Amino acid sequence: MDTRHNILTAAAVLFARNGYDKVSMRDIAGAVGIRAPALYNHFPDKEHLYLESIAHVLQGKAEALARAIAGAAPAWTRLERYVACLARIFTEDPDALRLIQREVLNGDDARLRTLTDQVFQTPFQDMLDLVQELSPGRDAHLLAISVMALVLDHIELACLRPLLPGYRPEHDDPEVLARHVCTLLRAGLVDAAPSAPR
Amino acid sequence: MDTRHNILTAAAVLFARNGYDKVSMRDIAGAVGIRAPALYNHFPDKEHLYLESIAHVLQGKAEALARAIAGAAPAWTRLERYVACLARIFTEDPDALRLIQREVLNGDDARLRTLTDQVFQTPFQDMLDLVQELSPGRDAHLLAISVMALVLDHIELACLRPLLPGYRPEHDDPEVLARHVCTLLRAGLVDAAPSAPR
DNA sequence: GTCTATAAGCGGATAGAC
DNA sequence: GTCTATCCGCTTATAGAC
Repeated sequence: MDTRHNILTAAAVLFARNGYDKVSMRDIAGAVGIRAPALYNHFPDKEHLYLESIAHVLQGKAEALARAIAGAAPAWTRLERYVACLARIFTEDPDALRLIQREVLNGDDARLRTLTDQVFQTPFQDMLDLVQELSPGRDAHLLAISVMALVLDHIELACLRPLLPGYRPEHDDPEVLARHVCTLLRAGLVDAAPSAPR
Repeated sequence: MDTRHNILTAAAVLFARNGYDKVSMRDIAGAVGIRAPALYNHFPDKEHLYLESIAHVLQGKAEALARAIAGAAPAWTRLERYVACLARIFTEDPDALRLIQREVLNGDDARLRTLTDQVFQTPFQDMLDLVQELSPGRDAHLLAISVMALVLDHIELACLRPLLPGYRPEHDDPEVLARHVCTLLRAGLVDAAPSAPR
């Protein structure tokens, strides 16, 4: 019965899958069962509706990550929990990841800064602290980006991977992904050393 | 003097930075110094122009990667060359990467398959063979995706990284990125082992 | 091959009745 | 709050002169 809430969730799905320009106010209204002008009773214009729908979807994702990394467990355990949580969140809600991708591609400086401050800042800082603890001598920024990239890029390529050689359906399982990423982070490409590196 | 070539390169830049819908035929024509209807002397419609501009930009990128990985050098050396080449190509031409990102986000199944067959297939297969040689017991598909992700996601986030803690300008240097990725692939997060994992 | 003029349609947004 | 009716600008694409 909360029309405003219905609009935001319906709009987020449409924007995530089709992009801002390919979704008309008529499309959004149709998905909620009303007419386009009624949308203007809830939002001043299309851009405000779009920005609020992003915030609506990303709400709570950052908190879930913060919980995963918190606590007094050893750093490696917290990293494993973080990676598993990240993989699970965006595998279960790929539209959220698509919205972020579109925003990174299209957002101007101001919007990227807002998104960073409201969503990315805290989880990234947590990851930064974690890798600094695990690997004090290395560049923490590069490492934190790499951890995010390993998890998120894999999910972002969900449409493409089935077309590439070696694909198997279990690659889409977030737990399989998380284990793979943690193994790679633990020991690199060659874990044991059957063919000695160098 | 080759109008068709000028159109394709100008259109690719516009499409990469603004997206398909935000670029009008007038915009493209304006960038080349002609009027919109003149475009239809060279391309049947906007979509054909778009698809040809992508192909025009991605032309040659796959070959460069193939050259980097070829030869009789040790597998690790070839991997290092591949990573360095990948980082260099897309740091120097970020518009090409943006076009790929947009295509992955928006492309339907048919277009993704075409793009895969014409551009991604060979470089990915090369990488697949390489990691299979380096790490026979592991899942080659997951590993190949991870290598790509480590390089490409870092470059894709060029707009966002300066807003995140720990950023330094040298992170945008493709050689710095390549060294970082290779170090990570060689030994994982913790190279020596000051705090024993587990 | 490029131009001007124009067709035909869709987009966001508003006015005003209910 | 939602509706119908409508405005107006911009878009792709075509027609036909040069």
